[in-house]
Amino acid sequence: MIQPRPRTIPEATVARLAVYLRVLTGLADGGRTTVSSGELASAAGVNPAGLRKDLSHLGSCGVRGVGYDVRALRERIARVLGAERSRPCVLVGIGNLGTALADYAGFGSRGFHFVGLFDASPARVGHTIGGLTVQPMEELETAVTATDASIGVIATPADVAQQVCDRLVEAGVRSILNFAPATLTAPAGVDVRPVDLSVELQVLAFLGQQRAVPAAEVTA
Amino acid sequence: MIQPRPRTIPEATVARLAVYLRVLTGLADGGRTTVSSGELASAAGVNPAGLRKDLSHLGSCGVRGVGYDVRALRERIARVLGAERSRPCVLVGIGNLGTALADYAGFGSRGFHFVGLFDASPARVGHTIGGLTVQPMEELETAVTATDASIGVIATPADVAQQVCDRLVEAGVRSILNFAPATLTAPAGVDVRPVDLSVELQVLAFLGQQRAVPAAEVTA
DNA sequence: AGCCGCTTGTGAACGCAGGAACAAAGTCGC
DNA sequence: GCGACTTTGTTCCTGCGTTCACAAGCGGCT
Repeated sequence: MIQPRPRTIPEATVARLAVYLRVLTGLADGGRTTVSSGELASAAGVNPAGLRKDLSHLGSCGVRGVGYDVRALRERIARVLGAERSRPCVLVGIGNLGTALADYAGFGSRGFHFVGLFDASPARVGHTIGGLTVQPMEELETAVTATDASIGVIATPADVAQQVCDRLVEAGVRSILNFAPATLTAPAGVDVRPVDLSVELQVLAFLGQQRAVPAAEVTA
Repeated sequence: MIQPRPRTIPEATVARLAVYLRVLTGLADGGRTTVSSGELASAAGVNPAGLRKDLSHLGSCGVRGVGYDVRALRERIARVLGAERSRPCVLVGIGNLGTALADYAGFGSRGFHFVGLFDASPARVGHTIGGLTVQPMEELETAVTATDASIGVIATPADVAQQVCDRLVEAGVRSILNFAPATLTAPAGVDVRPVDLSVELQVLAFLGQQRAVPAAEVTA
């Protein structure tokens, strides 16, 4: 039994698949039944050829001369991304950003739901956000085990992010999304994905300044 | 007069430079005066050779046999990134996420400050967040012009993100950071950088599931 | 003063992502 | 029923990013 597909999808493609999924959901809600690669690519902001290549990674199911069936394609992408079944996540650090994340509707509609909110500050513990009650840090390990949460989100200050990371890993979490402005180290087998909002802004500012100053003084 | 440096820095390098800047600031606060590439790379979570190549893009200033001077390197990176002088930004959409962004201390310490907060909901207008008062959308254009804000941050619902984007561009904003789960289109000369929190989670979840299921059923 | 060890900076090779062009296939019109 | 058009899926190619490996340079020790 051979495996016709290489079974390995580039990370850049995965990120775009998530975008396609979002666009397709919007199209389905709008009543569309079929879409061409050109139209979908335009809506997702990518090159049509690249979109077709991305879709070919999941053994594509388009109809030549017609396009893609919106519902079928959406379901297939959701299955590949594992978004058909909602995944339990825990969120540590219920400050401003953590509160926003706990209340963010985008997660629930895209295959994720929080099963535990944790904060070290007694002032935060007991508050209810998005239907969940903030728990003290002491209950982190038992809650992770009880809910079988496989994904952890860190939104704590930078100076405690590594400790929180270690505790999550110890509790069995294998995937961590880190919003703290710190570089986390984790053992092999654990994915840590950093999302630094300041870095995004700095890259944006640099591109803008580079465009504004084609060949002028940077050395001055 | 030739220009010894290509004057063009890859985007991936710029993103890492921002991380190095953060690490260097931490080292400087800790009293360190010099750092080797290996140590800095370890703290930033990258390959030492790659770090040296990144630094070589800005005409590097390390001392062989010793390493890099922490303060000097920090200042040089800050200058290249344009982070020595704080840039004025406007923020549109003061929901949960917008509130968190307006209050996020990380921006202020990294060369950005908000000069205007805007929301379409009268219930939000008038509130004070991080020292600024939320203004109605009508005042967006005049405020952008008055403050000469060059960067706009969109944290609105997806269905109005494009309108907000158009108004920002019309008002003269050339760089936009988009947190709304929507693909924005802008004319040439305007940079739009999407930050989709759900996409980050979905990529993370996919990597985790791919690791958990080496070669099992995905087609089922 | 000379040697040794350490660290930087750069050059080359590898792998990957992105884009364009072409062949296959299916549908619509006549 | 047949031809032509539309759209997908694939293949090739170009460019970029990353990594490895080595030469050059500087400080410290004897």
